[in-house]
Amino acid sequence: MPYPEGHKIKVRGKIIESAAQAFRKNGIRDISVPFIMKGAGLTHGGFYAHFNNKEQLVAEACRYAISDTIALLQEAADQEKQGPKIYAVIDYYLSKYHRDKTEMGCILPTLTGEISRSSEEVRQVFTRELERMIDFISDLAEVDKSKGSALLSTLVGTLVLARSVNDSTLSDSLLTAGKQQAKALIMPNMV
Amino acid sequence: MPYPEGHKIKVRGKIIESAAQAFRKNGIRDISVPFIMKGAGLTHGGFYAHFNNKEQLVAEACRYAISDTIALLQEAADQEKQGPKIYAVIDYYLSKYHRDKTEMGCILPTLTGEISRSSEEVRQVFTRELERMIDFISDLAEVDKSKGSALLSTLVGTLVLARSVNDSTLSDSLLTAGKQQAKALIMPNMV
DNA sequence: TATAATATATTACGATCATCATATTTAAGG
DNA sequence: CCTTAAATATGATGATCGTAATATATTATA
Repeated sequence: MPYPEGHKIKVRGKIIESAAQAFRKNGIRDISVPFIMKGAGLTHGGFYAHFNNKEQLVAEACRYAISDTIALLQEAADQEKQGPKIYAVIDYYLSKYHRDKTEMGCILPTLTGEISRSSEEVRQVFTRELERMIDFISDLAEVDKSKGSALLSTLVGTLVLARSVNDSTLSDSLLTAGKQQAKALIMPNMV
Repeated sequence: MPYPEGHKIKVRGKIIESAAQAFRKNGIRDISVPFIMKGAGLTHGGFYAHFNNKEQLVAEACRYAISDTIALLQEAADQEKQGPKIYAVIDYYLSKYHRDKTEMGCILPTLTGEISRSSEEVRQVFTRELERMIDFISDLAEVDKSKGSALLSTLVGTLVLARSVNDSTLSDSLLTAGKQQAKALIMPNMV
């Protein structure tokens, strides 16, 4: 057996990482297989030794990116020592940093449009990951899933709009309004 | 002068309509110029007699679709005779009908991902139209623009998530949670 | 009815894509 | 060191795209 133990699985992971980053920055359809492979330090030919087709990579990249985002939000929550942890998550999610660093951010505002038109496989993976996201948010905010999903909707919608607008003042004010609204949703009496 | 008066402008309108419908259903990148032209009853060659390029059509289609959506929401508001008009708008926006009929619906949940990566021209048009949408919502709900934009964010985010999920039960519950949250945002004491 | 300008159709070009077939490189085991 | 299977690279295929050049069809006017 040539190549060190676990070599291929590691390369596969690099392809997924490359894809997750590229998709979030420029969308699924606008990113080619050759481009993704170049991002992983490879040429395009070997792609089909790792995946059956592009759709399968999309599914894997979705799973990877959402897990990554949940971990990041968890980190933001852990760093909050005094106020409610969910506030720290809201502030991170609707920060200018997150708005501007799309290639490292949550896929929900970036890729949902394309995912809703993707294969069943992709939508299946996405649905399961979204449920995890809702659970995470609901638990952290200590609210039921209904409120938790409404909160997530507000976060996603705000970022979607803040990113597509051409006017930075308007974009900033969308973020501010979204943060205020998201916090009020959790603890109406504290805001 | 051949062809009846106003013929070209009418055809141009048909191309824009065809594009607005196709883009909302399948995204900008996945819809080709030939497909749009066929939808308008024409062949692809004549396209560049009407538009400089595809991007320009995207801008026009955005403008058209948002105006159309505002008119539709206005209609929903007008038909409400007893309750708050904004509630009728919320119920329409987060209805299963609107979720499922993407090709006739609001572009915000469908196209914002691609618009945020489009040309300055497109984003400029989009920004202006979004401001009109925020004004419309804020006026109807009788709240300031900050609350109005937060409401719109919630509506958009909810529809985005409800559309991309594979599980109809989850999708329905996202709509329900979004509606409840949107109404609470406007009149906290009434829900 | 003939003309001429305008609108549309046909055809073509170069680029890029997903995918696949084949060649080449790699390094573990003998 | 040599072999060999596994992993990657090279190159090709057929399809589709945006765009443009050119040909054809249309109809208001003369």
